[in-house]
Amino acid sequence: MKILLVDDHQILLDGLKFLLQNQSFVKQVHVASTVEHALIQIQSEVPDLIVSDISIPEIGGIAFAQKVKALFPQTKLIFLSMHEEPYRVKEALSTNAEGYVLKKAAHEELLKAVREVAGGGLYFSTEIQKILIQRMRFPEDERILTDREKEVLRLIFEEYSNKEIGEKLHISERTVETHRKNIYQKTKTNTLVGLLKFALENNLV
Amino acid sequence: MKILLVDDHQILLDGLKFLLQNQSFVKQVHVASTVEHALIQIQSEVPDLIVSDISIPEIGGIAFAQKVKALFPQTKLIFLSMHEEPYRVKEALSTNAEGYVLKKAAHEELLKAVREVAGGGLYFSTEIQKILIQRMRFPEDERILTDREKEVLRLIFEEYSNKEIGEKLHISERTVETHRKNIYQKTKTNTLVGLLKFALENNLV
DNA sequence: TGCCAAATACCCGATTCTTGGTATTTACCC
DNA sequence: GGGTAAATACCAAGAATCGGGTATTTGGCA
Repeated sequence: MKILLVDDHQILLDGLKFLLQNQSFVKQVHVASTVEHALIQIQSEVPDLIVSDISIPEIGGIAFAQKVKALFPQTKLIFLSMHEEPYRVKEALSTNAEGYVLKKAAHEELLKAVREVAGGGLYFSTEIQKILIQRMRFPEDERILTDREKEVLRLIFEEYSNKEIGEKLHISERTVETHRKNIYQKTKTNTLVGLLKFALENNLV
Repeated sequence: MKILLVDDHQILLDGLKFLLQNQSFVKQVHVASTVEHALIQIQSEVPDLIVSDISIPEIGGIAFAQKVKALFPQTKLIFLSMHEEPYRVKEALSTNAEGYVLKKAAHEELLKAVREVAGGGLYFSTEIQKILIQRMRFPEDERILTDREKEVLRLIFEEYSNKEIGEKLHISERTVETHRKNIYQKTKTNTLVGLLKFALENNLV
């Protein structure tokens, strides 16, 4: 089996490569610390399995995964991430990844995931499974902001006033106020700080 | 040489242990994924060198380092971190650490750092050295917030209004406004959002 | 003791945000 | 073609913040 590891932390990469190479069922392990490098690697030799970080600089692990899955649907994908916020998991799973392992897990868990996924199965850490179950039970959390509202939120985050946002989007300040109002309601926040925290936690900015 | 690795990402820990154990000059490698565990390890057998992450949950790598350095001044310390923000570097160096290596570096760099520090030297990644030089040239960036101002800042981020903050701190709303004004000036921000970003980047909240 | 930074406090006009409405126009789905 | 969500827009009053000030008290250090 040919595996490609993608993570911007070279040190982690080196250590993992070492670990995986010592496994009998692993034939080759390649590594890449940038998305560009990873894509070149993939072009020259398609891996059976990719183990990728989510928070890669620039393009990000999600976009990378989408690209790979689009080009090589047969390639398996496991996310290896330090993040366990629901919104990240949601994003990750939208790429049809076969697995999601937390970095805080022991390396044995990653090996287990690799074996499982290589065998055609799926593997998700306990914490991730809990999130999945939670979402199954409370799907109503899903109604998030509209695109326009997200746009307004982003501009708020870029430190523009309502008036400036209106000018930028070619809408009146009144409309901006309405969007802002709706955003507060949807996010159940009522202060700017609360809103900012929500936005950060939910990766909306 | 006895080395203790501290990081909340078990997978990184496993990989690094593997790497270090293959070095001839390394006798023992212990690992700990929590500060509590690390402290227990240290008590039972004092390591010659500790390689620690900075962003460890709960207590944090800085506080851990301070504790260790206070108890065992002869133990060397290298920070292994994904962070290269000046304020983090500043905090880290306040613990008298002997080294600071970025996680994005190759593992060879860590090995180099370990050898250098074990031999009584210091080792800092190029990026870190750049920050040191920058600070040498522009030391005036140092005047940060006073304790009181930090207190006010924290309450702002707990979503209290100026009036509420005044009540909490038993000072008038006017005084809160003054603090707030001074905070804006010192941080060179003039919107709440900018302030929030500053606070997050500088770990003030 | 004398100096200085920090913390305290107040003034106040201008600006911005908040929050309760209502209403029209688009765009898309069934 | 009718229904619905999204985006647009406006009103208006009250709350809060912003950004100029000035001034006193406190605590620590030289």
